[in-house]
Amino acid sequence: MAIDLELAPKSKRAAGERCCEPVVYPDVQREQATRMAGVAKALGDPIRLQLVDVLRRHAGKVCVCELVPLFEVSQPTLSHHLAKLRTAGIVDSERRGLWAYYYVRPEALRELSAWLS
Amino acid sequence: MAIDLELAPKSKRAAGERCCEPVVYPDVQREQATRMAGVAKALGDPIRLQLVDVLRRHAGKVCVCELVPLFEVSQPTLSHHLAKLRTAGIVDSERRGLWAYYYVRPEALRELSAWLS
DNA sequence: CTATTACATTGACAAATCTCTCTTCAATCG
DNA sequence: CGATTGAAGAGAGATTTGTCAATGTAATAG
Repeated sequence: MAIDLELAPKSKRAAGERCCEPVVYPDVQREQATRMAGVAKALGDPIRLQLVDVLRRHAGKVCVCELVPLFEVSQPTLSHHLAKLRTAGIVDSERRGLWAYYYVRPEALRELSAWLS
Repeated sequence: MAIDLELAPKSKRAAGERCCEPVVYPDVQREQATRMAGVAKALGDPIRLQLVDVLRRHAGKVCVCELVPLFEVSQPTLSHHLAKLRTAGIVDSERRGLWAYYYVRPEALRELSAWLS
């Protein structure tokens, strides 16, 4: 998966020569890398990672008001983190009356997970 | 893995009552979350993710001079990204003469990978 | 209708990021 | 030695991020 090119390990430099010849950049995989990096970036904050963890381990949907007391940040800050996860496609939410229930979209993590393992 | 607490889905609000009672925060898993978030954050850039991809798929060690032409950024910028990956523990490097060879430390990705799958 | 409650949005600000150019360092060649 | 080369470091600038207080919005209770 991802980039595909030959990179021969260097052993010796010929006198006066450049170390490496330019290599073609396989633009094909850039999209995929950008997509996965986006997911990784969204997970790149302890609070957001724990949010995803809680939501995943609860399989069902979890009310925001139950998430807020788990973290030592204000409610708007948590809302901001949830929005970030939503933008990244990792979670989605559903409003029921006053409450907003969040849940993980497992397929969003699949590509990164597969690449990592 | 990670956070451990009960979160009962809410269905109705009792008059005049708060939505949720405070819940104990299991500080135990914070370290782990921080660790994994650190790794995810380091992977949260398309260039760095592709760097890791190239290095992983080459199993061996890859010279920086072979990496630079793969990306449309300057050599110091790439060096900065490699340093970031090194700080996160994802890669390590080895100097041989003029060249610096980078390689992935697979164990650094293991925890996050396991959590994701 | 009015008050309250759950959640999101806005605006602000410090800190971190990503990128560059310029410079430095270390190793090799001649 | 002096010149050259691969790679890292030091600023600097623009953008993004994480956080909060204050406000806005929609729904429910009374």
